[in-house]
Amino acid sequence: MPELPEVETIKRDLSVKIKGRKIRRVQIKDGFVLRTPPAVLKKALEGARIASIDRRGKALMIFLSNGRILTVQLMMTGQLIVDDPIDRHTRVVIDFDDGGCLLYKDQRRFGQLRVFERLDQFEHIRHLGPEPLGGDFSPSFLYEGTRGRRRPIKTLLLDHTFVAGIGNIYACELLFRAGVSPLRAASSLTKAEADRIHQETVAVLKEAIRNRGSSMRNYRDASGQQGRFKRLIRVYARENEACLRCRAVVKRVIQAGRSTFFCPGCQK
DNA sequence: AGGTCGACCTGGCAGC
DNA sequence: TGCTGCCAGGTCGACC
Repeated sequence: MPELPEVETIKRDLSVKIKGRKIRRVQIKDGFVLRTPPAVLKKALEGARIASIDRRGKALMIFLSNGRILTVQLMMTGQLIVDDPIDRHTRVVIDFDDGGCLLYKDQRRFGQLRVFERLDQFEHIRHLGPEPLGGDFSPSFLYEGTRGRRRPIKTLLLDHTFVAGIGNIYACELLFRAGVSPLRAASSLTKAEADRIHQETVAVLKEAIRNRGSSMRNYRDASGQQGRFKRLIRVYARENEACLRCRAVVKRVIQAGRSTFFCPGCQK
């Protein structure tokens, strides 16, 4: 899926493109992605206006004028695209009364759409750790959070109950920039190393947002365009290539079932 | 309790 | 060409 920078880009795009528009009807092309009964979802959306859009971790929340909330988790291949042609991956069509539409597309159908009456009913976000670009994610929070944790620092950063929104690409990238091996036990980090990880987490996410995210495969923004951050990626998906910093060979290992890319030469 | 591993799906690509 | 196996920005429940 899109990680935090990609979801943030979609949130900002949607805030411009669909805020205030009135929903005329909802077409369910494939109910598989719905975690709310189709009739309930249609009843909540049809006739309502888009009031605002927010993000928590990788989850999007679309607030409606009637107080209901449509939540969207894009998972690996979900897309929210405005005024785009319907194709075979289009699962939900939200038609506006001005003739435009918002499409939910999802090749792999891992994504999930729900409707709530109150946000506190959205179980998922209750378990999320702090936003990495918010004030609660401080250098001391990160350092204290690593104490007594023997798991590798990379899997800790991917754990959204620890910190929200960091996915596989940015976990690899920020550890590369911080010069810390993803294999290191979290508890083994020094204060200086934890500080560097905190600094690079914030820097890489902000830089990715400025560049409208990374498109490795499926990610598209709300206009269907790719993100520009891919060309700024330094280690992810570069197995067996020369490290851009020290020319050592970039390695790929599996951690918690996911590919990790790192440079054994300059990540200690 | 903390941490890892499948399963959930579809499709593109490399190798034979 | 066509098959097989591997891989993919996430998340959760089952298991050790």
